[in-house]
Amino acid sequence: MVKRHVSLKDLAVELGVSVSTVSRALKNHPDISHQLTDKIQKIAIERNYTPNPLAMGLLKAQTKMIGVIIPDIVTHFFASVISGIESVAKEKGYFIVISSSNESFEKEKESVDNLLKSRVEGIIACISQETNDISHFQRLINNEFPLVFFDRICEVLSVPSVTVNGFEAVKSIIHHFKDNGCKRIAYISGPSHLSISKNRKEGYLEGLNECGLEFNPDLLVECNLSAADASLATKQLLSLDKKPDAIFGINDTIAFAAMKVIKKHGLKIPEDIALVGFTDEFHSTVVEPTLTSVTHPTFLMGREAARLFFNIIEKESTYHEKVILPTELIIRDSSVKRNVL
Amino acid sequence: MVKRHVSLKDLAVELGVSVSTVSRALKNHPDISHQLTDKIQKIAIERNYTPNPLAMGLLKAQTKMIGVIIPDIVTHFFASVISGIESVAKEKGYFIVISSSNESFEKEKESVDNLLKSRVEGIIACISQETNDISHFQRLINNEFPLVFFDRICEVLSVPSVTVNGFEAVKSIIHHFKDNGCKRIAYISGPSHLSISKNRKEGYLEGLNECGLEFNPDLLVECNLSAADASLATKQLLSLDKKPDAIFGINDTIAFAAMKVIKKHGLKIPEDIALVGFTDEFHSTVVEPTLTSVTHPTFLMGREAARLFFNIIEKESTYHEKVILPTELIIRDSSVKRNVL
DNA sequence: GCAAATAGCGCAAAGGTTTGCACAAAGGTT
DNA sequence: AACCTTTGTGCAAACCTTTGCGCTATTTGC
Repeated sequence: MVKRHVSLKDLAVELGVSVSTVSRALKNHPDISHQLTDKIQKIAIERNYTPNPLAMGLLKAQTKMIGVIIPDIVTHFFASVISGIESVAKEKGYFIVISSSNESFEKEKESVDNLLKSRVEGIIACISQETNDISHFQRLINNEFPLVFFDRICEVLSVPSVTVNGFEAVKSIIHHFKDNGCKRIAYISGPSHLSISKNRKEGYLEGLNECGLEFNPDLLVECNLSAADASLATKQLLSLDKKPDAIFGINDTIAFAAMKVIKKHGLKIPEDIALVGFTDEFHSTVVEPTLTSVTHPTFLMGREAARLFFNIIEKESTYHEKVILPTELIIRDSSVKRNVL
Repeated sequence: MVKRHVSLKDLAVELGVSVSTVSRALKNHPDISHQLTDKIQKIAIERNYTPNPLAMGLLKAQTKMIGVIIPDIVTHFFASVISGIESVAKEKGYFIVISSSNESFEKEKESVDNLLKSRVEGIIACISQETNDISHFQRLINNEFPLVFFDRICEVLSVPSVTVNGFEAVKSIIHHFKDNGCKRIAYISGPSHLSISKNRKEGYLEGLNECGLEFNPDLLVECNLSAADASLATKQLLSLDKKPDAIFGINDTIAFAAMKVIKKHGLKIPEDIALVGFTDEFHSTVVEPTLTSVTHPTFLMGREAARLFFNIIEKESTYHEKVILPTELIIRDSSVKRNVL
């Protein structure tokens, strides 16, 4: 089987010195003579010694692990955020343990339990769309366990978080629609209890208001963030007597699904219905027409979340920083009605 | 700061018994009286005791961690494989540590080092496209360190692996092209040293052969698996005096990139050029025309890789199982020339 | 009623590392 | 020559858990 890793003891025995001497020599402790230090360091490299993180963890009561809870890993958005988190974790000598909730409340609770059992030093999470009860996170907060939210957050909890300026972004989308002559602007939202849904809805309402458009409840539909459900929502919109002339999907997955349905109905994008998404997935540029969307600094979002995390565990700060990242509306073909311009 | 986790000692002190008694009681050891066992178990639950994995790891010399090296996490394919690996790891009480090589040879070597330092019990890897020198993996094998490859493998190394039947898949693509009247079938390949490139190239050649088509070196171009490079490769193909009437991209990312270029050149898909990809990304159905592609059982691939891994560490088997997963050609609009049918 | 068996619990070591303290030998001071 | 610093090293505890063995009462068998 696998060769055992060499330990300080192995080196100590080989050199006929004590374990503590080896330990000190490897950290250049002044107590150890230069000759002995050199000798020990040389042989340590030769034998390929690396400290055992388990022993260190036990001693220092730290595992150098960060738990990351996400709704779904198989997604450009979350994969990219993870990538961002990992990049700063790596810089700090930490590694991340990923646990997907699969958008399930139960699995999210399990994830928290499992990560706690694994003794991660903290958790960075994006709550599942099912999550309405937040007692499992409240528990962590009560124990002052390091916790950071990103994207979908719990507003009621006083926790560092990083989100995106959805309010402003959606407002600018509405203005963009209006500039293109749209008057009946629909919004396919996510579950209403989700922070991003609320936030973007407010932007939607305010945008309509600023554009002098009246809010029509028929044009605001909810879906559960799945493509299937988004298709249903789109069909519902298209079955209205007065069809919308613009649709904003809360994310690109929703917008892609809507696009398919619209095409299937024989309607033209953007001529009949202008379409805008959110999050700017890689494939926005490959669909036809190319999808207007809001760039979401996903990688940066991950890095910021990790930064907040290390703020907590390093500075032991109790200040709950809320980072709001900017977005940018990338205008492509799906929303530009040429006749208007 | 964070409340310390409660240990056996804490419970022992609280109850005035020894640590060993608590340890045994929690595992229902017959040596401990029923009353005491009950009392201990009750208070353990009350205090929310969970065993410290670090201490266990130290004792048992196992970390319950699997290292996973992938070229890029921000990809449907790899995210999905990871998801598969994680699902069986979770069943076994293991968790995975992900390290991306970013398709870089240097980073891949670093990843191996870091994972080794973290004392993962083994590594599941997909080699980077830059990787030609495999001494860092050879080292692991020499030490009988558990190692499993997936998708892109090292044929020269005797290691369990899980791949996809690229040879057969590509052959069927060529036949499909031929059935649609294509005669000049181009192949945009990946770096030639990669196992998947070689494998699929053989399928390409054999397919041409079976279809009575002659191999034309001009129609076989290589790219580095990036969209940008794929665009270049496509342009090269389109600049030929005798343009191809069909293009097969080694994966969907390549095919998407090719699609954009073809459209930009004012050529019609599939009428002028039929197009087929590989891996069946989620967005295959949303591009226009929808992309014919080969389904790649990514999740299963992850599960199989993990299964092979546990085979090694559990049964200590030295048999190097090579799993080859089946694929299926999903025919969509991008390759079906209506006039022929 | 005495020896032997048994039930029920604690001790200690092991796993790898760090670190305060003790200790030895060497050198320096008066 | 006796004492005090250094200088260099080792001991042992701590982190947490498991487990073989030893110990003490109690119970059993005769």
